[in-house]
Amino acid sequence: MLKDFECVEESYAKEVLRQRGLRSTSQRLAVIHVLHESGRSLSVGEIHEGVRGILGGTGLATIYRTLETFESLGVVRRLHFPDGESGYAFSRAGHAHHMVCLTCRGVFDFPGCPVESFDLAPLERTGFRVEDHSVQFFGRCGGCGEAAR
Amino acid sequence: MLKDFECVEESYAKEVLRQRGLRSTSQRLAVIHVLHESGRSLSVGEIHEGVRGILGGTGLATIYRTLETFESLGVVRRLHFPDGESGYAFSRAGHAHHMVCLTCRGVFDFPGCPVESFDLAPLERTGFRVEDHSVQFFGRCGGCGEAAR
DNA sequence: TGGCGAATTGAGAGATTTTCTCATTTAAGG
DNA sequence: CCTTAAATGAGAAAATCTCTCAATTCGCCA
Repeated sequence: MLKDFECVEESYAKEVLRQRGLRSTSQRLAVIHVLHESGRSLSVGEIHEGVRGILGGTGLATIYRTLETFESLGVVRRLHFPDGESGYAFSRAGHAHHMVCLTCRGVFDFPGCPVESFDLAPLERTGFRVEDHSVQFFGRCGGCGEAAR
Repeated sequence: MLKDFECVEESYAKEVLRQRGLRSTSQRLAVIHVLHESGRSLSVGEIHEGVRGILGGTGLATIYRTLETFESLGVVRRLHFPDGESGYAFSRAGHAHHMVCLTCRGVFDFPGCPVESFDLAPLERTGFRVEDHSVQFFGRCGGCGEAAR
């Protein structure tokens, strides 16, 4: 059914699911499809709507369950905006940070990691042991920056 | 009434409120007091409880309104944890990043900013204009790191 | 110090978001 | 194909957040 829509992101998600012994259901693939196709981060409601557009009556609970699953697999990432809203975006597993457009909610990976070259020693001297970090840039993407003028 | 509890954080909050023409109500000061006293980030429910402990019947809506106000003033910051939970922490206005203990939810400022020495040029060459950023370190603070052993 | 006007609050209803349950469906290996 | 456990749908339930409006309180000014 989803054949026509199949994209590399879906194959990738399929593969990750398979490796973990989880099933590739049409609902799960549709979530990936919707997220990737939009090219931006989407709210739970938008994802639900998008998936219903492809599959018909998909339950909201399934969307929540799917997002939780994919987030734990590193395939999807939850982003929090300065205005308090939040959204989900497709994201290749592994270490990656994002630029987020405050106008269109577009999400873009960026190269490198500012923390890599940052000296954690003084920080850990306080007794704190760093296990993870998150970095996000907020701003306007090319298109939205233009439009603002 | 709050005289006994008054701390420099409260004076600071008072001052910020005054500058903006907002009132220093006992509820607002109590929120600051509770946040600062805990030394960690608190959920809305915890803050509500804490404030009720000081003032008695404070409405939940007031807590939400107060947090919103203080966040916009930069006096309080909302943090999102990897597990999806979120909490609010006292934070001096201005540019500051945090270390967050995943065990006790303690929040600590850290010196410096990893982004300062990061070259944004390649990133902005994509057309994206960076306006703001957020950096957080997650891990275990001294006390919780010990306890884990 | 007392009073006035506007900002703020309390209480609870209401809206929204998220979770849960369980019968039914479906993916995937044999 | 068949079987079986994983996953879903639907809606109830729980949790979270917002709104409204009368009552209260802060901060200014006489």
